[in-house]
Order: sequence, then C-alpha cells, then structure tokens
Amino acid sequence: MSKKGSFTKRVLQEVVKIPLGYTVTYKEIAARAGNPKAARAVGNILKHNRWVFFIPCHRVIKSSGDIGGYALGKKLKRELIIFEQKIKNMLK
DNA sequence: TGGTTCGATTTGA
DNA sequence: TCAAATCGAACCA
Repeated sequence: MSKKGSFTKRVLQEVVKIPLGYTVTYKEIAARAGNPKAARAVGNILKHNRWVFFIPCHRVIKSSGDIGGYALGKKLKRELIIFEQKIKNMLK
C-alpha cells in the first residue's frame, strides 16, 4: 500500500501528451502506461489525481466511443471535446 | 498499518 | 445482455 505505483504517473504522463482535439480511450492510456487491463484504474486515477488541473481528463473516453465520465461533469467533458475538435478543424 | 470495496472500463459468452 | 477480470485509491478498524 505504500507503493505510489509508477503506473499512476505513467498514465498521467501519457494523458498530458494527448494532442489538441484528439481523444484517447482508457484502454489506450492503460496500454501506453504498460497495463492494458488497467483501463478502470485509469479512470480511477484521473478521478483522484492531484494534477487534475494539468491533465486533460476530458480527452480520455471509453473504447465504445461514448463519454465515460468526468470529475467536473460529463456534460462539460462533451462540450470540451467538441470545442477542441472545432479548434482542430479550424487549424486544419 | 492492513484488509476490503468501489469506480469515469473492458472483454468474453 | 450479463458477469468476471483487473489496477489504483479511498475507507474503516
């Protein structure tokens, strides 16, 4: 229990690397972190992470393409994703 | 400190 | 559609 778990840090690191207007699935993050089966843990980490202000949790969604959830509100998450996709389209 | 339960999930039958 | 698996963190004694 005393272990901090490098997996947590790894997950956060990967989430931060997510480009603008790009969404990643929990499984993808888990896989990048080293544990493809830790998709649930990813959501749990994002929910209780202490770097929530530095991590775009709204870019992480379910593999089904649906919005999993969001600590600040699922509705806000959807809006943010659409907004970022819009920006991406504009830059494009 | 140690053990148990839950969660923003995923996958298989 | 339902249930099991699996990882991290919170909760309780």
